[in-house]
Amino acid sequence: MDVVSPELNSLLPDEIMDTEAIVMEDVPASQPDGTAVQSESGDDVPIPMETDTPVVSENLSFCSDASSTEHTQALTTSTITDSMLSISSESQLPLTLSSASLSAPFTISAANHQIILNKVASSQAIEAAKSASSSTQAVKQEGQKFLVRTIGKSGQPIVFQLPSTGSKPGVGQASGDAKSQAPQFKVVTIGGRTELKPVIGSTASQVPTPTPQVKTVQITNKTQVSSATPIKFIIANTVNSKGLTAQRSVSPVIAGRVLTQNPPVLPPRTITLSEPLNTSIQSMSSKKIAISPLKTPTKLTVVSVASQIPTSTQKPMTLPVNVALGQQILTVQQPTTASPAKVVSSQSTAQNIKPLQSVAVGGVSGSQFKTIIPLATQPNVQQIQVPGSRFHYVRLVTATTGSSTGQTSGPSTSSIQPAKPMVVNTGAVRMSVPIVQAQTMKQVVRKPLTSTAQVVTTSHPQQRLIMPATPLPIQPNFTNLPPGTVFAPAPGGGNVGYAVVPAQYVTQFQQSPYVTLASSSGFPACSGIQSQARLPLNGYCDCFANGEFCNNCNCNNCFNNLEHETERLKAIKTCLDRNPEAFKPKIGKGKDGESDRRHSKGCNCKRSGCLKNYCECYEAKIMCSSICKCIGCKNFEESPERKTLMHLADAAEVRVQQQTAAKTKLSSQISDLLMRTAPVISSGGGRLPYTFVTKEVLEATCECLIEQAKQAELSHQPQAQAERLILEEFGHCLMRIISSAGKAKTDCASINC
DNA sequence: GAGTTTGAAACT
DNA sequence: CAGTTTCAAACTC
Repeated sequence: MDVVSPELNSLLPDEIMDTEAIVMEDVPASQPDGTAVQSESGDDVPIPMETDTPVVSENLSFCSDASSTEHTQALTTSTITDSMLSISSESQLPLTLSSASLSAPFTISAANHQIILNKVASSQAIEAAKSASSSTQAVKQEGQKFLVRTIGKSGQPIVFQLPSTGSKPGVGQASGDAKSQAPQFKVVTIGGRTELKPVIGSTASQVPTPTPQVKTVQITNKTQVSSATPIKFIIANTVNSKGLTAQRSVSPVIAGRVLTQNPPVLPPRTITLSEPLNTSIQSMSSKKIAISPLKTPTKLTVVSVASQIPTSTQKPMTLPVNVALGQQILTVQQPTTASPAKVVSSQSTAQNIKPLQSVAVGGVSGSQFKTIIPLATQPNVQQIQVPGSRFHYVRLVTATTGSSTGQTSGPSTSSIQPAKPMVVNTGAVRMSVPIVQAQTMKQVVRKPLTSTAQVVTTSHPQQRLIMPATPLPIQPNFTNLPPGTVFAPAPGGGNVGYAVVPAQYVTQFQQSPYVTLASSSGFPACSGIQSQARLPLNGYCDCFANGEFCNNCNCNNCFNNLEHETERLKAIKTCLDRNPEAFKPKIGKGKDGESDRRHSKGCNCKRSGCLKNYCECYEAKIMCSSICKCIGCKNFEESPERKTLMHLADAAEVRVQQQTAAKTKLSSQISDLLMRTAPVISSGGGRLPYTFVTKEVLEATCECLIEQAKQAELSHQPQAQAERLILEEFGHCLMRIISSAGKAKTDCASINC
């Protein structure tokens, strides 16, 4: 285990350091007993080792397989696979993170594929827990708060055991006191949708309590960073509860996203976890255990563990869940009953969190196409803006009742009407789009709310959802009018539905007789649907891969168009089943707020040295990164080859610009001079071309030749080549003179005639 | 413009 | 997960 100096801290990637994170890399599977970690910690970490905490009230352990139950009482289910973050009452003390500010040291231990973080709860926390002994404090655990994120492999559940709230002060809660309240667990699955099994707490497993609180939080994870890094955990923040009183304002809230809860007993609940911002909290923010995200999967690095400031001025931190989650579309299951899991509402910091709602963006692949958008009170025609997306997204709001309802003035009685697509003037593009095919339209009703937008319903039992190929996380901005859109509530739809329509559909809707596409611009006309004989809907088609319809491209027998929506959606689903990241842009920002772009997967070049456009990184004009698997990469900052290439490219570009400018200038001069000689032509007539070579023309020609000579010299051309270029330029000059003379003579002749 | 090279994605 | 195949774009001549 390496201890990184605070100076080095600043050099580490922001992904790790900016959250004052505790980053734990995976525990190698080859550690059946965890001795490797123990020995490392014991040998290298100059951290005060905690060896006298036989009774641990709050433990946090990482387990890498189900066998961890042998060593960790907290995990009693054998179905929990892969790595787990759990709490153990068993004291395993190879590593302790302790500091002056923490009266309750943390212990990191590893046994049987586990790294266990043990923490003794402070008496304050216990008191807080006692004072807040409500049975509904599922999440409100003043004792300890773990905010976890990961950049690691998917499918790795993390199990949290929160402190027993009913423990006796001053006594280790792990004593198995049957009278203590049930421990509370959160099972966090990061990445993937692994089945979460009930987790039985160690301290409660002996005597079942009436209100066992077991929570599961499933986090769809970002893609794994590297195949060589099976598991990477980053504990973004671990907050000690010392100094806490029974304040209810410190419930943990993970801002923003996530999450599907699958408690084995209770109905699904939404857990909103947020950053504890109570300034009285003594946190471990200055302690950082970082595991390198680079290609050292087994190396555990402890970063800046020592210097902790025992003050209460802890800087609030924001858990960058969105960073860890990347562009994953998450599912939120709204609570169906009053649940203790919703304690977060009392969180003071949670006030800033907008209410969320689960939105089905498409019906193709279930929850993958759900996203979270803020609750909107806007009318039923709304724009969804996706930053960076080329799509124009719109929002469909279904009717509030099962039948088509009319406006506030009453439902429309028309049984058959042509669709009345809403026309939105977007400035450059003015268009209207029906949601359904013309043949299916039966009614045009108005939204039963106050919206002025017309909506279209169909005879379909279900709303026809047109979804983009790109399952981007939609972060709508409802403040602006949509750049082009129309929407229809689905009859019978009880909930708000959304249809997301790529802008490309607009062009294809031109074929519908009901489409009124008052386009003035921007969108190219559809070249027509091509005949089909097969389904070129695969990753080879860039249009399809980009989530676009084919338009004006050279594909044959194309099915990537609106006429083959069924096939297309099927293909999209297939692709997404195969690779959920299939339609995500390859080049994205490395991190929130960062301007640097990075390839989402990294390139895999072998022979190009990543210095040709074969390389996706080079093509995107970005450096290769640690996630690239390229061989012989030369596309890095200090690469001399790359620098040379850049210099050459720059020089070539400058040269082209110079040449273009010079030629333009000289050509203009020559033309201008020739025009000055026109009176001579008209007066004398019949002059030979050479007579047009006046002094001015001669000077301009010489400048042109000199410029050519300079260019040849700059490009280090051999003398013979330089001479050739000069002569060629001279020839060009002569041709211009002759051409101008001929034109002048012709004009003169025409005038004379 | 034809042929070759290359690497991503699909496939096994 | 690794090896193979397919494909289209990049590249070369």
